[in-house]
Amino acid sequence: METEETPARWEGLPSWLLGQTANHAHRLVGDGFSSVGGRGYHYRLLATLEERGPASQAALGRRSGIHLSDMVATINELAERGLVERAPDPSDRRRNIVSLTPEGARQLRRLEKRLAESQDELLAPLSPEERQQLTELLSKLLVHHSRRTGSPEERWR
Amino acid sequence: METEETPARWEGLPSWLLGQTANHAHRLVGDGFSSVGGRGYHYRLLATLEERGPASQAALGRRSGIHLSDMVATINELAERGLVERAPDPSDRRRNIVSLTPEGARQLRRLEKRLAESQDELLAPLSPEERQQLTELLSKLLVHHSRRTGSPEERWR
DNA sequence: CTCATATCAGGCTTACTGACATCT
DNA sequence: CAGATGTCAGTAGGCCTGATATGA
Repeated sequence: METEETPARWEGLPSWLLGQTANHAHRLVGDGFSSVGGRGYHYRLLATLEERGPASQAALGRRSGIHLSDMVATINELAERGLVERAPDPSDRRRNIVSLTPEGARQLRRLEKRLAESQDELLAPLSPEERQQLTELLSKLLVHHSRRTGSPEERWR
Repeated sequence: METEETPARWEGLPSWLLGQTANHAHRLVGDGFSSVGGRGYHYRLLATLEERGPASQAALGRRSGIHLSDMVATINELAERGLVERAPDPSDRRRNIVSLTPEGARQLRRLEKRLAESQDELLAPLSPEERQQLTELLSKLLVHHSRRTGSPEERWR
């Protein structure tokens, strides 16, 4: 990026600070994941499978918050490496039932370890109280905006 | 996104909270900008021009933090609408000197108005003290991580 | 020769839109 | 018939890598 002296007028804006720190967080987490050959969607999908058991792709999408059209590619990637299995549902021929393999569970553990490390790295400069504060403030924002734009359910009925 | 009950294990992670709130912020700001036919890079470029005056694309990139290879497209977009002007530098034939037009200054004012509105909307659920807290915590994180990964200058020499 | 400048072509990730065939 | 499911193609924004041509 080779930024110059750059005391730009947008640098103090909350949205900018949020975006930049989220960027760093994203990079930290992403680097951790990719160091064991994964990415965010992999973690979310594997964790959902472990937590809630095998399910159709549509159900997995709802549970993990991953868009249906992204599920296809994500499952392809995981299935290629034997981390999940895709089997036809005998009771409903539209469906694939996706389930976690033992190797998938092992990969999930690796991903979680990296994830924990990156959280530590991210919060390194903050005291425990500050970490608590940050989490609360962000949650407050998130709750507010999820109720307004984040959950499409309210617009359905 | 049509999220289900989703009490997923990653929802409390700082990196997740940060990413989600940054997402909302990004959407708010982006919607504001696009409602007057702009986007983030446009604002940053126009603001930099107003603040520091005409300059070559390379200098503008350094000042605005926009990658050189993205500058071309950004300036094209702005120049097409007459918001900036691209003129050859007589003293250095490699350079284009980019400058703000009066119409560009007017567009900048529109963008800034939207930007201010989206900050308000973003921070709506927080008290003034909480807003201050959030800003400080994020700045602390940002300073820390910029010194470690954000400024490539230290890796140059 | 080396460096800076401008351009072009492309990648990446997360999120999302639309179309479609298939099946319930 | 409506509706759910899986698939494929494509977009957008911001950030980034690399290759190239030109001139300082």
